[in-house]
Amino acid sequence: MWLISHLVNYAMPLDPLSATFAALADPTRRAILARLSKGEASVTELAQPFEMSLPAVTKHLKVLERAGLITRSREAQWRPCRLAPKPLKDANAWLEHYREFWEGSFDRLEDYLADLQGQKRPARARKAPTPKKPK
Amino acid sequence: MWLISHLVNYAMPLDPLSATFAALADPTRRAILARLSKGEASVTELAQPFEMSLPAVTKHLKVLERAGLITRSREAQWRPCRLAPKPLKDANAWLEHYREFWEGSFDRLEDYLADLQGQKRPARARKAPTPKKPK
DNA sequence: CGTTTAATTAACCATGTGGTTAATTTCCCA
DNA sequence: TGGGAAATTAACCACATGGTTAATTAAACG
Repeated sequence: MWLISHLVNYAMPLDPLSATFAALADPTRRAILARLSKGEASVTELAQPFEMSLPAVTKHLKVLERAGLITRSREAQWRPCRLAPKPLKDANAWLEHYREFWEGSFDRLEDYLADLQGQKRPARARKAPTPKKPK
Repeated sequence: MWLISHLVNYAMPLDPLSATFAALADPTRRAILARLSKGEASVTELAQPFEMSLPAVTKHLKVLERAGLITRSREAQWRPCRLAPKPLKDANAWLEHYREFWEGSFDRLEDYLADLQGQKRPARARKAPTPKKPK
């Protein structure tokens, strides 16, 4: 029954966290954010350090805007962009859950936990001598 | 001369930070990481909570592995996965640069900086054929 | 041996992405 | 009133992604 999975997969907007991470997954867009952290800027200003065309920058800005990472206003024919902090805050909050994993002597926390769990061989290793669900 | 841009654009592996953010930009993969934070697991174990096929999970694991977010070993026919902390640490370090933007009374830091810069109209208004000074 | 279990590979599909050039919109101003 | 600057839209291209089903590899076991 592929109907439902297709309905679910296509045209589904990304959840906010996914949209944020996706927007951050491009060096041009990260550079744009870095520039905006120094103050608002117009599109041509933002495009200036890059070797790409204006439309390409416009597309990057759209991605950033959809992710809520920038807001845009109008000022005559300029569309100044500004950094918006909320998604960065949320992304940081998500990463914080894993802080213990990269910090200090807990770099090997996985080891520790795995050992705690005892042998528990990887997968569903229950011998299941009895007739298992055939499927 | 589109030759060079094509050479640059295509088949270029992502820089590590981009690969990490791209890998995090999917709820399934984030759920897999959350599961792995509780200890190593096999592919079928990881796939169990999801409604997708095994091959789909295998693909997600490949993305995570390429980003260095997981490591894999062999154990008979199982391929246990474990969380690897380094990329999470690096992603967090990148986000830290922006902490001031989402913290406390600095939520409006952009405002502050923009004001500091004075009028400095948005774009490269360096032409300035005549004293514009709008607004 | 053959069967079962674990997992990957292959082939396919629809859509998203990151770039291009060319055309178009929108606004200021002489 | 019309030119020019800022920016977006349109149409296109080459992959990448996230999913599917079917086939295949690899190891354990009876």
